[in-house]
Amino acid sequence: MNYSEKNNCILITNQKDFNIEQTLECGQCFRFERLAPLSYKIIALNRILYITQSKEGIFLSPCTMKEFETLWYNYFDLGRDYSIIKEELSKDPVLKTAIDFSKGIRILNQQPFECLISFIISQNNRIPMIKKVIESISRKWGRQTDGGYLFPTVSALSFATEAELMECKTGFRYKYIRDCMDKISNGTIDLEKTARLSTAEAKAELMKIKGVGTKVADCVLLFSMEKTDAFPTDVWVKRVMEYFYFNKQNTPVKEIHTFAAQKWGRYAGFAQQYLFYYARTQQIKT
DNA sequence: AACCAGGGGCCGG
DNA sequence: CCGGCCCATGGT
Repeated sequence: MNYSEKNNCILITNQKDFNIEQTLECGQCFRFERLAPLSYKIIALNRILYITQSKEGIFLSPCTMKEFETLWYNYFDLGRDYSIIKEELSKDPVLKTAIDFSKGIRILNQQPFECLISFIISQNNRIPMIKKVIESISRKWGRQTDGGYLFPTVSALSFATEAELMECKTGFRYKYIRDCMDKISNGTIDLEKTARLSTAEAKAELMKIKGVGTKVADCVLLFSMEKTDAFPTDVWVKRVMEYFYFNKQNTPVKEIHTFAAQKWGRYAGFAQQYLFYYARTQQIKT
């Protein structure tokens, strides 16, 4: 991989294992807008970023050399060699097939706070709806910048009332967001400390928040705390796992977790992401 | 352990 | 056009 800067724009060349569409559309993040094929506007890390992928490479703008090196490089997980992970996982024929459909997925390193609120909203909800609610919350409490509203800071969102959250179409989740903000504000939960704990300890910490169960906690661990052994098991992953590994039989999530941990270990999170994308694009049903 | 929590898109009739 | 079902679920 190489990169260079020109006119506040970074061009990345020779980047392997990266497809911007697969990376953004695989359900791990919500604040992006497709402008054209392989061209997106992303709101993350308190910034707006336009990203376009072509034969020449990947263009990021506006983006200085410093912003690329200190922020986006890590955000897009560019320091990780996915070919090693894919090679290891491909020993399993099911995953080999799944990976063939999504060779360019990368797991983003998002901000824990935004990720946590986003996945609380995600429960029993659809992706287009989740995106609308997060946008609405950002408009109400986030800072406006050229090109859009940033995700709110902890202090800004801590002022949100239940009625205001309801206006943002959070539905029955308003009380969960309120509980989350209370626990962060009063120090019951410290997300930076939580991120440094082991996967199991961090998960228990996150699950102290009302509305954060196994699935939501696993998403936060995987997508914002670099816990690559986390294995978020939603209805799609449950379905695809039962279909391929449990003889199409209904199986408790706990059993699926044990199986995934044993089979894929620290790569379980990556396996989950390939399987999720595969299940959704191929409409795997039991 | 079944049921409920808004809200909205989708689907069959 | 409308009811039923489902949704990157968790609490009770």
